[in-house]
Amino acid sequence: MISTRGRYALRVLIDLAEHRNGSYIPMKDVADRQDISLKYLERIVPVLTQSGLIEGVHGKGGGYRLVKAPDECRVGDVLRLTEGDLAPVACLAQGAPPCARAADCRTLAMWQKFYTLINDYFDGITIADLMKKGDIADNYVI
Amino acid sequence: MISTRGRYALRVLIDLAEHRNGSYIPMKDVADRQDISLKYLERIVPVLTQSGLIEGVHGKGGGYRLVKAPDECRVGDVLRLTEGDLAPVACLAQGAPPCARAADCRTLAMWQKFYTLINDYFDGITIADLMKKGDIADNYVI
DNA sequence: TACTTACCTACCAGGTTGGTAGGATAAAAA
DNA sequence: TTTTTATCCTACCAACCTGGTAGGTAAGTA
Repeated sequence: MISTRGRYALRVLIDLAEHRNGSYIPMKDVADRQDISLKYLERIVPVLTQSGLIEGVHGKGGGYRLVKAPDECRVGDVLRLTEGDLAPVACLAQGAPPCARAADCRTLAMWQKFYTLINDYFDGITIADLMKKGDIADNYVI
Repeated sequence: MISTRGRYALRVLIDLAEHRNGSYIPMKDVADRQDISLKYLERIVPVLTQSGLIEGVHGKGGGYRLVKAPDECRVGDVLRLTEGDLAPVACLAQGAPPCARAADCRTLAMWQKFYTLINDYFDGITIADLMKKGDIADNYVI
């Protein structure tokens, strides 16, 4: 299940994309608009900065700004950054110890296909897709 | 992420399917073959019994037996029973309070599509598909 | 200097996960 | 009838995860 970390990160990026005008947007503004605790966002956002998705500047007039265009920012990247890994089972997560039963496992191929399905689905959606209003259900097709 | 509850339940069902001969199979045998704690399995299995997927009889000669044929037993049903819900986000889970932001939510449609994708994928696979040996990767296609 | 904003770390309550322990109950065999 | 076998049931537990809060520091602008 996707936790608030990933969901809030997406909302921040969508908010930054919808309000971008070249200058920097304070996270306080985003927190107010999205009705999310600023303090909590401050703990989620750094990973987006460190990965180069957004950039932040200190002081008055500072805030955050998207680095890439919204249509170059994939949902899959955001979720992998904030949720750590989208692996559906522990044995597929990166860094997991090799499973002794893998050679005989009846379910491994099912999980692997599902893993691919998850990544392909979210990599096929960008922040630009999520920005669009109206019937957004038709904006992206799997 | 799918927890051990769902994964062990699938392994139990596959084991019962692969060893079925009309009589009842003690869970101890399954636990030994699958190398899973019997006590832990005893806490996972009742939900499969109560839902009518398998039946158990007490006493000597007792054990568990599949009720339906393996090709009528869908992985999706097993996972929904053991994992509770396959909803990727809290707001889609059954029993979740209605979200005040739903009308304006930019991501709702994305989660709904993903939810459908998950259910369709696992409902398209049966225990019979998982039993097959060899290159099982080709047994089911999404 | 004063102010603003990003950035960093520690802490915490509540829930989930992955079990273990100890039995009660039912049915068949001795 | 006693014993054995097996399901079934409940309570407990340590470790971890989630969703925050609190309190500061660093950096940049007026």
